[in-house]
Amino acid sequence: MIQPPIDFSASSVDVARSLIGATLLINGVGGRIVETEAYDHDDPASHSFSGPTRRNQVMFGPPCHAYIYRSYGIHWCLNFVCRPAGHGAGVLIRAIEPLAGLDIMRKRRGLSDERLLCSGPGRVCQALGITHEHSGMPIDTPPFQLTPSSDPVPVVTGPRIGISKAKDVPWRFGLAGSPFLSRPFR
DNA sequence: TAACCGATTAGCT
DNA sequence: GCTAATCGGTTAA
Repeated sequence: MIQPPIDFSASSVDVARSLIGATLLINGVGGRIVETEAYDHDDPASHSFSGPTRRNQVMFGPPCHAYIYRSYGIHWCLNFVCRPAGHGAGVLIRAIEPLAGLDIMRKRRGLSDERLLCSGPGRVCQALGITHEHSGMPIDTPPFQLTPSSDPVPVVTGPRIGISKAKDVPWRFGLAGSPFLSRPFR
């Protein structure tokens, strides 16, 4: 089976699953997406749950755009907006398998261990050079480049990480057996 | 205007 | 496994 192009007007859960195995590059730096999480409008764990605000307004904009927020006052986290404009759904990119621009990523992260370059949402943004300045930009045009997987990939699911509400919903997706996950699936 | 707190990470035990 | 670091957004008054 060949995975179809990613349809960002689909639900965030469908998009999160179909993004596993896709290749994401920013200015030629990046790799294969191995871990994602889905967030939806009627989801208590989502930033969009309480309606549009200054921070989350991008989530209510057109699909296929980047929503980037600061986490714990320290890190940047990258999301892809889903569904028709105004819905408020997104997919968090949690981990990437580094494939392109390794030297640049090592320099940005101050590390040499490949497995620690992009294994976490904050690490992904640091390695790929993503900041709030990228928020609201379309992710299917430069400097972004998103390529769906041409081969089928085994996807595993589980509960989302680091949230206090809706902990039991299995909306975390990962590439089975990947050593680049932020945490293993059980 | 003040208080509260989080879709995390790195470093230490 | 546990915790400090760190600060803008959200909420309540």
